Amino acid sequence: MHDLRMVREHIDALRAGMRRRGALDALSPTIDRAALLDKTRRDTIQAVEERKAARNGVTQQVGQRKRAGESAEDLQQRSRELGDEIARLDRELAQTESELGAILLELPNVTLDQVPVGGEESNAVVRTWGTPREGARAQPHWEIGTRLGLIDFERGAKISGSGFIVFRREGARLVRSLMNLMLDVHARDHGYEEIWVPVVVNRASMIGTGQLPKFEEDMYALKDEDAFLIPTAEVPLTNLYRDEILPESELPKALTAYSPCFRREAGAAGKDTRGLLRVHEFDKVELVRYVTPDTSGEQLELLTAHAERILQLLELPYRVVRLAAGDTGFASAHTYDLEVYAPGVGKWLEVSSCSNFTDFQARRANIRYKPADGGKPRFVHTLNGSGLAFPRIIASILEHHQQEDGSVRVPAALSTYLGAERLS
RNA sequence: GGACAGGUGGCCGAGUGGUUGAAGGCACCGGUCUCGAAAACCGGCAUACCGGUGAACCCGGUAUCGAGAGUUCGAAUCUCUCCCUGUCCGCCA
Repeated sequence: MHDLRMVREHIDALRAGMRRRGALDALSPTIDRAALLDKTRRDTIQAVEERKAARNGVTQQVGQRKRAGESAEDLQQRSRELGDEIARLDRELAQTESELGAILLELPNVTLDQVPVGGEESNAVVRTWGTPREGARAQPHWEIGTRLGLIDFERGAKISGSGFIVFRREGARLVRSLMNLMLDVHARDHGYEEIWVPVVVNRASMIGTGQLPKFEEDMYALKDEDAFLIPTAEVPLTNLYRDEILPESELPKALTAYSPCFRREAGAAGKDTRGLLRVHEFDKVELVRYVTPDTSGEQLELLTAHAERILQLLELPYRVVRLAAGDTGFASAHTYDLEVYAPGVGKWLEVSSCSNFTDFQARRANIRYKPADGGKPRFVHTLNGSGLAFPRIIASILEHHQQEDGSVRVPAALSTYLGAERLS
C-alpha cells in the first residue's frame, strides 16, 4: 500500500512507477480518482472537525448550566443540529475514505531503479551456476517418478483432484528430506529462526501481505469462516509482527518456515500443468526478513544467496533472473527469480522468487521499528523468498540426476537425510 | 459447543454519564544531590489525522479506554452485535 502522501505530493513518481510496469493506461484514471478523493477527504475533515469543536464547546456549557440548576434547552437544540451535520459529514467522510482505501490497496508497488522497464521479455539473467545437461535422451520427471514408484498421480487426482500429488516410498521420504535439509541449512548456517506456522489465516493477514483484496479468487477460502489456506508461509511469517513495533536492535530479523502452500491457480488451466510443474498444493520452505529501510537492497542479495545455496547443495544448475517491472509481483519492488534447469521437460523452472517489498507490506500490515537513536517508529522493509519450493525441485532432481541405467543419483547433501545415494 | 469472568496508556491499575487523554504506581528520559553510584527529590514521558507556509521546532483542532453500531446536549462509563483472553464443564487428535 502506498502512503497517501505519495498520491498528494509525488503523484508523478507514482505514475512513472505504474508506467514502468506497463500498467499506467489501466491505472491512470484510478490515480486521478485517488487525488480527487484525497482533496475531498481533507475538505470534509475540516468541515466535520470544525463542527465537532463547536459541539464540544456547547456541550460543556450545557454541563455548566445544569450544575447551576439552569435550563439549557437552547444549547441542547444547537448541539442536536450540529450533531445532525456531524453525522452527515461523517458518513460522507467514511464513504470517501472507504473508496480511497480500496484504491490504495489495489495499486501495485513502485519498482526500484535497477528493475528493467517492460514485460516478461525484458527479464534479465544476472548470473548462472552449473551446466545444464543435454536433454536429448532425458526422461521427463513424471515418467521417472511413476516408473520408480515415487509419485502416484492417478490416486492424487482420485482423492483430491487434478493438481494434487501423492508421494510414495522413497518419494515421500524425499519430500521429508528436502524439508529437513532446507530448514537445517537456513536455521543453522544462515541464522534464521525456525518457525512452525498455521496454514489457516484470517483476512487481515491476507490483506497485510497483499494477496487480498485483489487476488481473492486465487485463494482457497474456508466455507464457514472468513479465513483462507495460505498460498505461502510468507503470509503467516510476515504477519507475525503485524501491528507491532520492533526495537531496531532486533533487525534484521530472519524467519524460516516449512509449510504446505495452497493455490487455486484460477485462470492458469492448461499452462505448464504436466507432472509437478503446476499443482494446487505443494510444499515449500520460506525465508522472510524484516530489515531497516536503508539495508533492504543488500538484504535482498543476502536472502537470494541463501536460497541459491540450497540449489548448489542439490547440485542443480540454475540461473538468477532479475524480473522486469511488468513481470514483478504486485507487492514487490525488486524480484530475483531462481530458475533451475529440467532437461526432461527442456525448460528452466522457477523454484524461488526473492523479493524486496520495501515498505509496501509493512504499511498494509503496520509493521514498524523503533530507531535506536530514539526517533519515531518507522515502517520496516520486508523481504521474502522461497528457499525453496519442492515440486519443481523434485522434478529437476529426477531429470538432471537421472542415470543411464534409469536410476537417479541423490546429491550428497540430500543422501544423508534420505538414507540412500540412489533412487531405483 | 455450554456457563461464568474479563478486555483502560510500554507494563500494573483507578475510574459507572460532564475540564478524564484519562488518578496512582512501575519502567524509561532529563535534572538536583554525590568523588561516582544507589536512594531521595524536581520535571518530562501515547498515537494518528486536519490546519497554521508541503521541512524542523512550535501552535490550534479532531479522534482514540478490544472493534463496530446505538441511546444522549454530552459516553471509558448505559444498550446491542462481534472479536479476543481467562476459568470451569462437555467433546476430541
